[in-house]
Parts: sequence; C-alpha cells; structure tokens
Amino acid sequence: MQIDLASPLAWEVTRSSKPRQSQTELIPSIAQGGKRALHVVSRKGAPIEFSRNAGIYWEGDPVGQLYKVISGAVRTCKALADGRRQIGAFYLPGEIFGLETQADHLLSAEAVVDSQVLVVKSQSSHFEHWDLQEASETWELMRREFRRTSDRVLLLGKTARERVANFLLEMAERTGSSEQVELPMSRKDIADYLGLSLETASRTLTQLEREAAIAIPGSKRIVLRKRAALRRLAEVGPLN
Amino acid sequence: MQIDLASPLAWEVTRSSKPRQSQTELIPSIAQGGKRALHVVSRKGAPIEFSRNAGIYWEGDPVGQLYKVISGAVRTCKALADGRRQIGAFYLPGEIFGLETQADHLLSAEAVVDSQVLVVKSQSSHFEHWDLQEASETWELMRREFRRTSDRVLLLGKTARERVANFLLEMAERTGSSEQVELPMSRKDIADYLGLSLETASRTLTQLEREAAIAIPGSKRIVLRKRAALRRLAEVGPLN
DNA sequence: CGCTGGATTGAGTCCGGTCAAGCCTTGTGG
DNA sequence: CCACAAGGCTTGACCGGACTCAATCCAGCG
Repeated sequence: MQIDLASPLAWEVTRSSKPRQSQTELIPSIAQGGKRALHVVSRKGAPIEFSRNAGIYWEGDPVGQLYKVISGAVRTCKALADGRRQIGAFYLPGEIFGLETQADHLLSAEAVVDSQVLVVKSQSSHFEHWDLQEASETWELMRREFRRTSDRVLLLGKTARERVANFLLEMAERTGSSEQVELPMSRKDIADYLGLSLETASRTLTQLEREAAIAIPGSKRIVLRKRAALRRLAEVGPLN
Repeated sequence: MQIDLASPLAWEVTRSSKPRQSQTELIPSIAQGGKRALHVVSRKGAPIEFSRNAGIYWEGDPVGQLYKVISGAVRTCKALADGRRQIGAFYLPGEIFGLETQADHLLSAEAVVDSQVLVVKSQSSHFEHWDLQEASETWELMRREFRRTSDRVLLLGKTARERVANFLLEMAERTGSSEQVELPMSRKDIADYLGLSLETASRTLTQLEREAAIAIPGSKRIVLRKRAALRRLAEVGPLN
C-alpha cells in the first residue's frame, strides 16, 4: 500500500501569528474553524512543524494518515455545541495518533506547543489491503487506544483529586521521568481532559501541593513527592 | 483456527437459586466472587442458558471465546475497591461480547435477565493466526467497541439529564423500536452505566416524564414522546 | 516597565450524592 | 385466591463537592 497523495486531507501550518485568545474566549478548534488552506506537504520522512495551537486535522475531515509526534505534544479534541471542549487524548513524542474508527475524524488534532509531526503512513479502512506487518501494527495501536479510552471511562467516575492524581501518574509514566514531570499543556487543557473546570483543576493541584504530595516549582513543572500516596488516591481500582 | 477446549475458561450456570441480594447490598460480581465451577459446555451451536445475574465470565479470567447474545441481555462490569460498580456495556440480542485487548478479562460479564448466549468463536491474541475473514470481523468488532467507548467518554462529561436522554435514545436505536423501549436492566444497572447514583437515575426519568418528554407505563418500559427534545438534550454534541 | 494571557484564589450557588422513608410489583405459600 | 414478604423503585430532606463568577497574582515578552 502506498500513500495517496491525492488524498483530500489537508492542513494549514499556522506559523506564528498566534490567535491570542484569552483564557475564557473561544477555543482554537472553534476560532480557527473554517480557515484551513491546502498546504499538503506530507512527504514521508520529513517532519512537519506546527506551532502552538495550530490544527493538524479537523473533526469532520476524512481520515487520512497516521502521525507520529517527534517533538512537542499533540491533543485531540472535540468542540461541543455549548462552547465546551472535550479532549480525547494527549500524545507525547514517539506516540502515534490519527487512528479512528470511521471515515471522518471525530476529533480534531492540535499542537499543544510548537511541535514536529511525522506522517507515518496512510490508513486504509479496508482490511483486505493490509499486509501482515501493517495489520499487526495497526492492531496494536488500536488496542492501545482502546485501552486508554477504557481507562478514561473509569477515571471519569472518580473525584477531582483522584482524577488529577491519576493524570499526574500517567504523565509521569509516559514521559518516563522518575520524579519530575514536565506538563506541556495548560490548566485548561488538563481540565478539559479530566472533565473538570479549569479552576477545580488548578485548585486541586495546589491542594495536593499543600498536602506535600507534590511540589510545583513552575506551573508546568510538577514534582511527585509522595508517589505512593498519589497511587493510593488514583487507584479506586478493582476490588482485589 | 479451532476452538481450544482445554482452555482454562470456565463458568457456572447459576440456575435458579437467585442470590437475592437487596438493592443496597453486595453486587453479584462480589457476592458470587470465587464460586465458579467448571461446567464447560461450550459446544459451538448450542446456546447456553444463564439466569438473571448469573456470571458468564469473571474479571481476571483468561480471555477465551467471543459470545453472541441470543435472547435476554448481558452486561459487562467491574467491581471497584470502594464497593461501587462500573458497567462497561450492555449487549442486546444479536450483539457480540467478550472481546478484550489483553490476556485476562478486565470486566466480568453477567446476564441482566435470563438469557441465552452462544459461543461464537475463540479469539487468539496472536494476529498471525488469523485468516482474512476472521481478522476482518474481529476488526469490525473492535471498531464498534472502541466507538462505543469513545462515545461513552463524551457522555460522561455531560449532566444527568443529558446522560439519561442519551441512554434512552441509544437503547431505542439499538433495539430498533420506534416509539417504545423495553429496558431489560434495573435502575441500578442504568445508574452504574451512566456513572450516576440509583436515585438520580430514577429522579431524572420521572423528571423527563413530568416534562412529557417520555412516558413510563411500567418501570422497565419507556415511551419516547418527544424524540427531538431528547435528541437536543442528548446532543450537547459537536458544534455544527 | 507595563501588557497580556495564564494561573491562582475566594465567595456563593447548584447539581447530584447520601441517608432515609414509603410505595409498588412480583412471587410465593397458606 | 389472597396475604404477606422481599426487592426494586420513587420521593423527600439534607449535604458537600465541583462549577461559576470575579478578583488578583504572576511570568514572559515587547
């Protein structure tokens, strides 16, 4: 299978000229809504640069390629009618995103910070076209996505403290950092991911800091002081 | 690929002798915890009968077969350490369950009401063993599961009213019933599925009835009076 | 040094959870 | 066939955690 260069998938490399919206204003997905040009430069092997908050693809676009984060971070999200935003997932360097279960993207993908993204391969919705290698990889990817989504369902049943603890541990694990976690995303991103309000997310973090479970040297830098305590908090887990 | 009859998967056909627990007592997954005998009768083609609340497989069991609901209804669920229960999904006649992404079941499966279940096929975790037909079907199945789980994440970001409206519409759609929905599951099941308390689930239904959006001729029978209103409620949905 | 956007903090409100009481349905046994 | 008991459902009162509104605070940058 080869990459379909005639694919209708397109994006705009929104360089600089940040939309500069306030914290409470419209979110990127809405603000940049229709404006996407046709700068398709998806040659395999050449990472593409996206500046902070730039869209990579948009919900409703036909599903095209799979992407790998080289540097930075990517979020997938969906704008809701009432102005709120739901974040599907964060993707860190080395992780692959863009896999979906139907013809059109259900979620948009946006750069959380300035990021480099690589087009990995195109995805065909038709199974018969796959070779074993490809199928196996895609299957693995699907499993991982499914797993994470399932965990998320559990997470959303918990309290704010538990969600935040969970989030911190997950990020720590995924970045491989033993002690200190570097969070690329804003409080609002975190809140939308965890299904909390911005204020609650922030409050909860400071609360955890007061309890000495974590330290916050800089607003995007978290030190996990009492990993065990956090883990206990996070794991409302299974009975036995 | 053939069915592995030596598989360690087992279940108990809990006929009659209902555990009869009160609404607030322990839930089946916990109550019937360890007691599962080895009555493996998984001959393909012969539906197996499970009485209300009987377990079909248990979380922690090695993943074995895929099952198809012939009659009745099945729920997958997970007991949490704090005594609460998380319901993963409901499966109605014609639907297939049992697919998971790892070696051991993350969720238990239980009959919601007296049900007939058919063993469809065994699942191998190793991709290479699949033939095209099998792979294609399993892929479709996985897509569907993933899709539903994703929708669920969205749902859990909404209010009680929205969740309930969503649930009713989903059930109506899945049963194909145009007007009247027959809900096989109890209020507690619904509540655990939607991440609400039993009381809130019940209250919300009566509230919707007062507003004439639905009617409740019997506690398990719901008539959708104002589908459009429900849909508007449910679909906090995407912007545009 | 002031500006801007993000983060924190506070006060007040409300939705949904908890506790508790009663109702209704179902099934069982006299 | 009726009476009673048990479980499930509904409803009420109250409470608390999370949301909202709003005022600072802080860091980065021109």
